[in-house]
Amino acid sequence: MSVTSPSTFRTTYAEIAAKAGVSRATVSRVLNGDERVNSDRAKAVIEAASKLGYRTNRAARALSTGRTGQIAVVIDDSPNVLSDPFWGVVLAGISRVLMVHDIHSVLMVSPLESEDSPIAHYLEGGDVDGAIFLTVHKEQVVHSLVKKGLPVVVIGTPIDLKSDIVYVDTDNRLGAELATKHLLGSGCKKVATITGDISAVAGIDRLEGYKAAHKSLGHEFNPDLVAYGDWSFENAKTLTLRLLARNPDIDGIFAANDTMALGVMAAIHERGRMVPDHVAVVGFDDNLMAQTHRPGLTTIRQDIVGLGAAAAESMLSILQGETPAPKILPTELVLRESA
Amino acid sequence: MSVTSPSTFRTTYAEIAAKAGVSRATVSRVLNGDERVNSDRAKAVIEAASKLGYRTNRAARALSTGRTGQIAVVIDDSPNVLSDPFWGVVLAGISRVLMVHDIHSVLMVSPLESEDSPIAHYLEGGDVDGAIFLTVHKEQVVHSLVKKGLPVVVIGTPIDLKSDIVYVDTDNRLGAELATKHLLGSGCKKVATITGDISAVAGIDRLEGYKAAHKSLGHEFNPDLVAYGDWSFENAKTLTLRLLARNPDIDGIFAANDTMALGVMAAIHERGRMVPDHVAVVGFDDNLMAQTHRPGLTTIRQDIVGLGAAAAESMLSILQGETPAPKILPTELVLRESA
DNA sequence: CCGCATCGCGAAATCGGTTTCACGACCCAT
DNA sequence: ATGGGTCGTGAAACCGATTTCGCGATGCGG
Repeated sequence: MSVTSPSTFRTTYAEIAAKAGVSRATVSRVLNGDERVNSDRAKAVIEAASKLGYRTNRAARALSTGRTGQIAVVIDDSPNVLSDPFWGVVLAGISRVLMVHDIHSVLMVSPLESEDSPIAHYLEGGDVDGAIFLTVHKEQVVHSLVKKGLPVVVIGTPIDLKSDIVYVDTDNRLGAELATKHLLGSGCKKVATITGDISAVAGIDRLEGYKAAHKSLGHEFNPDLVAYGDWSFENAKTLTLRLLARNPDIDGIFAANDTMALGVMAAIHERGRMVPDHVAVVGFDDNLMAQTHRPGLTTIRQDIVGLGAAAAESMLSILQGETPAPKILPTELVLRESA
Repeated sequence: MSVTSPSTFRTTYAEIAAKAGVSRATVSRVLNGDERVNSDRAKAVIEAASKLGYRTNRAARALSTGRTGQIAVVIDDSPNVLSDPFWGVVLAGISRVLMVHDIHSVLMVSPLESEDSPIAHYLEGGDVDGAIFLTVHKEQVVHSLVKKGLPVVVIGTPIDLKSDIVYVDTDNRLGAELATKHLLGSGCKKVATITGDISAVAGIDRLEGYKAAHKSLGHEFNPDLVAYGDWSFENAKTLTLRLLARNPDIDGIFAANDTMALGVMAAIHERGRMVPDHVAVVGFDDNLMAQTHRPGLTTIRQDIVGLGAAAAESMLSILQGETPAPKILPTELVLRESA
């Protein structure tokens, strides 16, 4: 058994059992809330356990029960995913909820390209009770894990909705509609949009919301006012310059996330125009930059901690044998100066 | 043993042993690289293992060896720590390095107030082989954990340097000196600073660097040009307004982080002055906002991923019985438009 | 008062690797 | 040839919690 960890002398059931004058089996029963134990003995066990400062050995329990009490949180680190503050907050939301249920989050930052990537193997290995995916790149891989019986929750709507993947997401469509309606409703005549990556459902849905707002307010949808972005600042800036060159009378722009909204504003200024006087801008996310930028960015706030918490709760529900329905979280318009 | 995880049928040493015609002990030896095994048998074992798709059961190993192969990464979630992209990136750095050594990162987002907070108990419980702290909460608590023999690495310099806590940090002092020298060196006559929270060593050191630059370039240090901030945007903005009111001839400001630098710039603009023409500004961190802001923020870049990686490596070193020296990572000046 | 179901509880098996221990084979020097 | 080593190997103990199994005791209906 090698060098026993220098300090940690864990007390075991055996010691508690001895001190309380019962068997280890009874200790286990008491500590796991089995009601059918004489209450005097139970009290003795509890007292002995607390006196000895007992901490349960998770490895031993895991070996015995087949459950580890651990959930993997998988983040694709492709370029710099974690540098987006969004994910950190989601992570906090997940961790907090799981912690309450005495479940630990094991962080795995690594691309999950193929079905036999090391991560995939690890997840199948049984050392976690389930996995929460923060960015779904290869939906196929996730699928195969689900088929193998691993409890899985995905944050973000899967492309293949017929799949039985459990997911949670923000109401991207309605949020985008809210944003666009705000622009149209506050007097803008010609509202353009910079979309996100429309190979992702979030990108598609935010574009759909933009269209829905036009339809619902009786504005005609003009494909010429749609520029297809990729969530990034630079790209959004370039696209906006192009958009403004072709349609100088644009007076409102909905950017599918805050980072792009900053790019949009940078472009507008570069053209010597003012926000919001000449062109109003609305973003999506409400991240830190939306608050610190001048002018303050009017944007759609999503409940990011809530997203993580919801994912964690869905996971708990799966672990109890249920099949939770997808959860879609509401959004909220945050008014600042840009629109 | 309750409901066996629906899918996962793990293969065990017993099966490998049977297939390879050896004992479980030998399987263990081979799979753990014990040289003293007949090479034919070894080959048979390896082949059998790979054919059966063997994955080691970490719980079983942990129970037997007393080592879990897991490191806790503890983040104080006081207000919104994780919403700072900084920590996400550090996390990625840690996780990547540990992963290579087949060690998992267990994320614990929770304040660690007292020595008997749940987290502290958990850390002592022996379910992780060590802990990396991302924000030093109560140094006292960390200390007591070290004393109890838990391998600990802290990111950020401890206040009590005499302590034997292993830590890694950015060279805050030199970075700040670099920033200030750049301002003084490019013609600024009166350079102020907004400090960070000077109850933290990072805050102190960045102020020290500011002073050192003045001294080294023969400028007199003027306490009137120091405003004590708290890393936040709003506060920095307020302080800057006050500073400019009292010293209208300030022509350069070093803000101890980027978020505050944005606050500084917001204040300067509010006073109707231009960056960098009237007042030049340098920040510290080089986060995403520094890049997306207009004008682009000249700032000090720290190697954030490197910080996480260094912490992980120190941890690995401790686990091997060594006592790694503190590591201080270098910084770099990133020139943009603000100075 | 008897038979049978129920209840509380402990002995022991179990989960899957790891490690000690001892045994037989083999080698070498005396 | 003989005593002392070394080497490879398997049997078995072990890590600590859980759970099955069965035993003795109690309770209840007839």
